[in-house]
Amino acid sequence: MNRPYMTIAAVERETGLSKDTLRVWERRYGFPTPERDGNGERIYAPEQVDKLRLVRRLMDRGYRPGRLLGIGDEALASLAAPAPSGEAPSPAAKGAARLAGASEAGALCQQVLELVRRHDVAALRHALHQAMVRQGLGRFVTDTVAPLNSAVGNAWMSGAFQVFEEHLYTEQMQAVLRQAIATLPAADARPRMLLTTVPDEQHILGLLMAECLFALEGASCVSLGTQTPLYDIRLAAEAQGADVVALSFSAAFPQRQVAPLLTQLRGLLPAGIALWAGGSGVERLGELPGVKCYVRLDEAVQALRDWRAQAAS
Amino acid sequence: MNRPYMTIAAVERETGLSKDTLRVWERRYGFPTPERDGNGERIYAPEQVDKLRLVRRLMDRGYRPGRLLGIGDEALASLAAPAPSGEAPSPAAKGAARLAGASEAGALCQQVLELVRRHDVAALRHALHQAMVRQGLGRFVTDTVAPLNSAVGNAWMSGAFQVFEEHLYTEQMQAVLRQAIATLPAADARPRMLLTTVPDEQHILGLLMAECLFALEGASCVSLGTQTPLYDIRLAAEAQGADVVALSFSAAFPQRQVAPLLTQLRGLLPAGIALWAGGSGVERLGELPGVKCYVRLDEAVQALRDWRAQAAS
DNA sequence: CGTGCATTTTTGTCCTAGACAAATCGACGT
DNA sequence: ACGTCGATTTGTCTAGGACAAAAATGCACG
Repeated sequence: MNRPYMTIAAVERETGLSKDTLRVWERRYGFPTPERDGNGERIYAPEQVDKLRLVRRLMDRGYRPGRLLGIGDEALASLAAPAPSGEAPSPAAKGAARLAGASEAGALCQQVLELVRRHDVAALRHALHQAMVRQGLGRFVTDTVAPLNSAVGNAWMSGAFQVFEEHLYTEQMQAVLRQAIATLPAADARPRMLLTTVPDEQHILGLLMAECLFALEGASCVSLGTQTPLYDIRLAAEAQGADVVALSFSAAFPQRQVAPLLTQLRGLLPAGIALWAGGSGVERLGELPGVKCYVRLDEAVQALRDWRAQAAS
Repeated sequence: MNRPYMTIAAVERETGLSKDTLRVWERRYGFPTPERDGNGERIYAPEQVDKLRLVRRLMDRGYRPGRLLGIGDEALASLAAPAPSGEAPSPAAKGAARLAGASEAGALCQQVLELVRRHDVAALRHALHQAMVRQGLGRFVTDTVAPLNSAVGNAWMSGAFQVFEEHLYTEQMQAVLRQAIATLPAADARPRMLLTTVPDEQHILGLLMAECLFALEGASCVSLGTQTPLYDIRLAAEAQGADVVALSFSAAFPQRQVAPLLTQLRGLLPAGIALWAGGSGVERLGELPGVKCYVRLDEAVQALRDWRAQAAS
């Protein structure tokens, strides 16, 4: 297996660390230590890219780069492996091990994780679909999909899952949820909801879960999929006559960007259109004027009912 | 409607032009001309961001930035509006106006475009689903979806569609195609195909179309969705025991990145796994060792049959 | 009047090295 | 245990220079 050296653009693609960050780490922490090609441009050894991937994962778990790069490689590896259900080292990872699945949903979780691990997509799809039919869409979304997402995200952070295994899971779950949405009758009732994510947020499951629950409540849902530019969110909201714009932020989305993005979009949207944000990405977010945040989906469903009660008056 | 000034990061998000490009344009062409905030950082007026969006569209149409920024604003506007079915100014836009719809498919195209324009998602979904059922999945994909994608992409480039209208179309088409895929029996026959796109390529319709046709041929398809890191593509291909890795590149994907990406992935994959690339993004691509390129879907389907004939020997 | 090849222009990306604000940490006092 | 305040950490921004790949142009030749 030939593993070639990579340019800085390729490392950015593979690790998600920006070029600026890669260069400043090299200057500050002495890692990574890329060699140079004939043009004086950085080329990274595959082993160093592996370590960068690991560091990235641990950072999502709450560690900070200065510490991770200060300790030795062996200490780094020991951080990745242990305590799959242990305590998180920092408040950043709170709620990560929320799962702890009780009763039926917990057993299903274990089964699903095992199927992902075995890369058995057919059985995975079947298990998910069966669970959806047995529990009903509403309970499936809140009691099964939500903890499963946490569990898969957690498995990825701890290195138990590769990125492609998360993709595998996401794709099958997406198929099941979309199939369910397709069978729901198209409502034309208020509120009219516009669902999407901001650029750089490509996780779609949160959006689909919200669409399921809102549609079950009889709201009129239009989804734009992921990564809509803010300006186009405004255009779409006006074109659709939307009452509410709902955004989803995953745990992996860069925390520091959330507040400025929501503020900016709030400035773009007409005052009459509500702005809701949900997902683990808004967990540690303070109050923002004109923006409602819901970490859990049942809170958002309650907000929908409140909206209706208020609209009726 | 309050339209605030934007930071360079926000402009990158909205226009897709990199920070480096924005800065070097300012230096070379004298546009844009951002003001500065209290920290000496660039802040862009909303009107300039509008112009940048327009320039970006025209560039995808084949124009080059030096010319576009050298001429006046009014000349720029006149380039965007006219010749909706006219000649393209450069070879880059060749094949864009391929549509020219004949017979039934052509009329359907017009109807669908009109529904998108009116933002009538329910009717759009219904029209697409009905066409799929009437024509059958295979003919629907090759004769209707393919020209529709071109037409929508074209409408976007000429400024007739906003980004959100393309998202609207994509989301409804995706729902129809996924619904069709879900009803196909899960095959376990060779070849085992792994479908995905590279990072930065978020267009999924090409992937879904390929999955439809390959699955109709009885191949065993596993999709990872969009934007899988190259290293994970390799891991997934090995884990799945894939015979073929199939990638989709849209017309909007930066041309210059395609060849290096394919070469790098070819280096990562074991020699026994074939690498196929498809979509309008590989139209102007030369030969690459160990990589097969198919601009049209029927070529890829033929390649699938050839693979089987060869495997049987 | 095209057509192939060489040269010039255009254009995006990479480089260095410094600076700063926001977030986080850690210590202190209550 | 809890809030406040300074110190540290960290990502992103800035400047202007450089270069290679792609595109456009010029030019000779059939």
